[in-house]
Amino acid sequence: MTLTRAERRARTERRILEAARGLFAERGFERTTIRAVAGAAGVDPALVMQHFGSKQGLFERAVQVAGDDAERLVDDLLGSLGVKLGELPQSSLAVMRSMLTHPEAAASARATFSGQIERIAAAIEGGDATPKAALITLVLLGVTIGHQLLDLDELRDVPPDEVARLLRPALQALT
Amino acid sequence: MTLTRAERRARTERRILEAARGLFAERGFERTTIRAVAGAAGVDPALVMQHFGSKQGLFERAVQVAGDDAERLVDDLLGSLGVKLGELPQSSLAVMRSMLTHPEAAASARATFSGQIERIAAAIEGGDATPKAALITLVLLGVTIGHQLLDLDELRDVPPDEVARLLRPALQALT
DNA sequence: CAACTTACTCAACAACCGTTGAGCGAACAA
DNA sequence: TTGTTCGCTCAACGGTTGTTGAGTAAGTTG
Repeated sequence: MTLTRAERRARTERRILEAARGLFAERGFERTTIRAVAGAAGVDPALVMQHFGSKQGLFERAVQVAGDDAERLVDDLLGSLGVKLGELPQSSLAVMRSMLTHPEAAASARATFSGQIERIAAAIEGGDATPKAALITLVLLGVTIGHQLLDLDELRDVPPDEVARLLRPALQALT
Repeated sequence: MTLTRAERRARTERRILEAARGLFAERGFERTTIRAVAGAAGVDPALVMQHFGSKQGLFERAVQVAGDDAERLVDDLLGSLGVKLGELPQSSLAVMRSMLTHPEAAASARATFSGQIERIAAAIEGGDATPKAALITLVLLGVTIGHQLLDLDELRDVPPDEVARLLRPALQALT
C-alpha cells in the first residue's frame, strides 16, 4: 500500500505551510500569491483554498507557531543577557516582514511584543519598568530587522555572538 | 485672471505628491493604489500616470526628500545624544513602511542607513566602529518602528524626551 | 466486490490592478 | 480673434489576483 489518506493529507498540508512560511518570510503577505505558494508546494492553487479557506487563513496557520520562539528569545535575554541573534524561525520572520503593511500581521506583532514587554518589565526593578522593557524589545527588533530582513552589509559578516557582545552593555543600561 | 497654467500644474502635482506620501506612509507601497492617491488628491488616476510615468515613479518622487531629515536625525544623535524621536516626515515614514516588502524601498533604506552608519562610525573612537555604528542606527530604527509605525501601547503616552532620556545611556554604551 | 468518501485538479469567474489612447475645454501665442 | 498647446477626464484594455464549483481518480468502508 502506498500511503493512508490522512497521512497524505497531513503531509501535503505540511508541505503547503512550509512553502507559505518561506514565501511570506521572504516577500511579505501582499507580494506572496496563493499561486506561488501552490507552485512551490507542487500543488493546485485551489487545494490551498480548500485547506485553509483563504489567503488570510493560510497566513495565520503558517505563522501560528511564532509565539514560543519569541519567548525563548526573551528568556535568553533575561537569563544571561546573551542575546540570541541567529536565524529566527521563518514563521517569526513572516510576521515581521509583513507587520508594517498587513494590518493583521501588525496586530499579531503587537500582541507578541506586548507579551514580551510585560515579561521583561516584571524583571526590571525600579521605576520606568514598562517603557524600559519596551525599549529593550525594540532594540532587539531593530537589530533583527537590520540583520535578518534588510541584510545590511555592515552587519552581514559580524558573527552573532560578536553582536551580542557589543549589545550587552547597551541592554544593561536599559535595566 | 484665475491662475496661470504652470501654477496650476505645479499645484496639482504637489497635491498628488502630498496624498501619495500620506498613503504610502500609512499603508506601504503595495496597499497604496494609484486610484486611491488620485482620489485623495481629487484627480483622475490617468493624470497621476501622466505626471509620474508609473507607480514606481510616483513613489520615488514622493520619497525623494527623505535624505536630509535622516541626516538631521543623526546630527542630533551625534551632537548631544539627545535623540529626536518626534514625528518623522511622511516621506521617511513611507520608505520605512515599505522597506520590508518593496525591493526598491529596501534599497533606498539600505542606502540611507549605510550613509548614517558611515557618518556615525567616523565619530566613534576605538575599535569596532562600524558594527557599533550599525547597532546605534538599528536601535533608533527599532524604536522608531515601534513608536511611529506599530504605534505600541507601551510607548504611545511616553513623551519623546522621556524616551530620549531612557535611551541615552544605552546609546552611550555603544560608543 | 460495490458504494461511498475525499484529496486533488481543471477551468473559469469577478474584481481589481497599473496603464494607455482618444478627446474636451481652457490657457496660451500670433 | 484664430490656431495651437496642454492640463485634465473618460473609457477601456490586458493582466493578475483571490476564490469557486464541477469533475476525476484513488483510498475507505460494508
